[in-house]
Amino acid sequence: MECGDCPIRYRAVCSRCEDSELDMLNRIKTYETYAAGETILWAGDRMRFLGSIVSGVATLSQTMEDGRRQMIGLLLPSDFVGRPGRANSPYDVTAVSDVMVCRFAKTEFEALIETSPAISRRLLEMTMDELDAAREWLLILGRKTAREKIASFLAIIARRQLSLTHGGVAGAVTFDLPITREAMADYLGLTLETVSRQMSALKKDGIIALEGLRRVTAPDFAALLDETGDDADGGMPA
Amino acid sequence: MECGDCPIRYRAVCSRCEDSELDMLNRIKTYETYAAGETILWAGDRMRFLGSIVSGVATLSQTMEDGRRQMIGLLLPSDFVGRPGRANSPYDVTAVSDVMVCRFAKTEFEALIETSPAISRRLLEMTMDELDAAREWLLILGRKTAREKIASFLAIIARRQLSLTHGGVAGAVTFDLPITREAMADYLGLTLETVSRQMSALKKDGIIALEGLRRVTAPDFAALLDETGDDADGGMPA
DNA sequence: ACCCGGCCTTGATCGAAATCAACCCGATGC
DNA sequence: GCATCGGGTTGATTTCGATCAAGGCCGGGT
Repeated sequence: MECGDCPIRYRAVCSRCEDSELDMLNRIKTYETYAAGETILWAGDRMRFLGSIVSGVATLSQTMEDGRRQMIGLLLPSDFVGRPGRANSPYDVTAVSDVMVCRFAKTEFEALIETSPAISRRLLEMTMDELDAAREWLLILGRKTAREKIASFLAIIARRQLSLTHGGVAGAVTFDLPITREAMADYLGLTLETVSRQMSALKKDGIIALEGLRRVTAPDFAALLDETGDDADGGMPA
Repeated sequence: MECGDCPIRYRAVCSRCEDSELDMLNRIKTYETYAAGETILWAGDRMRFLGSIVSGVATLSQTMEDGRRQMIGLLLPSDFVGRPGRANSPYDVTAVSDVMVCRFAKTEFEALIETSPAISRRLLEMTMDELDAAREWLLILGRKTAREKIASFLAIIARRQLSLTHGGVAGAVTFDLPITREAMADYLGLTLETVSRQMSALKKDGIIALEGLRRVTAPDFAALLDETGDDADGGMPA
């Protein structure tokens, strides 16, 4: 059985589901669209839905009273939104571009989790991936220089976009920045001026080339990775 | 049925388990102790076990080639260690004090997850809590001043210690710092000198009092919370 | 065509935290 | 007793990124 007409075919929540589970998911889903700039959910709002991004880009962020803002996550198509078992959103969720979300009614979805081990295991995997990403971010925010932060961000974006199409990455790569300089700053714990300066510096040093404001080419991806300050391999031996 | 002789009674992994599941956990568990300062697991090491902290304090950290270090988590009794479904540890795990761990053989534990919805749901909950903690940390690292970072750290430590004994928190609170100034610095993305200076500053301002190096009293916990830069309530309305 | 506003870049200056350096204190060993 | 050592504090100076400020680019509306 297919996953109905859901464009992402429930990849996010249900890559291993059985027919009956897919049936159930089909029954409780709805689609909703949000315009660029629209706030999907304010921190503290009651969450009535969980779901996944079908198209577009959204951000998770926290804001302090005085306006200082920290992005907590970047949501691309297939990413999951919301936390089962929690009544209110701990973060602001904002549509950066026009966004379509495939939503599941929260109560029903939670009931489904109770009875479907496949869904809860998949959810556990996804949550652990997010945890790893958040922890990688901790190193970036806590210990990296502005230049290293920018390089790390570009590398992460490049990998996320390219993994959707190619597998490995080498040589020259081209990708699009999904967000403005200001949003990058909020992501990296910098100001937009510093982001701009470091982008210019990387350009001057030939690490990246810009085509318009959003399209980035790294003629030598390895050189970009060098600038991140991470281990050469980034993976584990043996 | 009781959880056997496990001092923490599997609270971490199995607060809602059935007898048969507890039985199974009992069969695959072993205890292991580590001396203060000992590295329990290096980043990249093969993980043969998962488990939870029974006593003592351990840290999760990542280190860059040039020695810059970022702590990624602080493990206190009842915290879970390891990630099912992953072969190698992504972080260094280090015993800060003498530590006892209740370990489960990884393969067997993973098999148990497949068949036991209670365990995987509990694991999902714990992972989501860790994710929330990591995201709270992102705001601290990305946007807070040194003083706010220290105050936030103290407030978090106080809450974690006191929640084990009392429920709510108000008025004067006293608690112990589980780690050195240097480790605090690695946690907060600061240097140890800055940590020391800010601790002194908070002391001079009467926000905290020190008794020896490790024992901290906040005469007015609300005043300490004020210094964190967070919202007054910290929670959600309604 | 024009203006306007959002987004970005670049320059000058400032300030918070890093760095470099000296010293303190308590525990441990001889 | 004294030396030593790890952990902590405090001071002087430097530096990186924030802040303040001006101007450029581009697309959309009229």
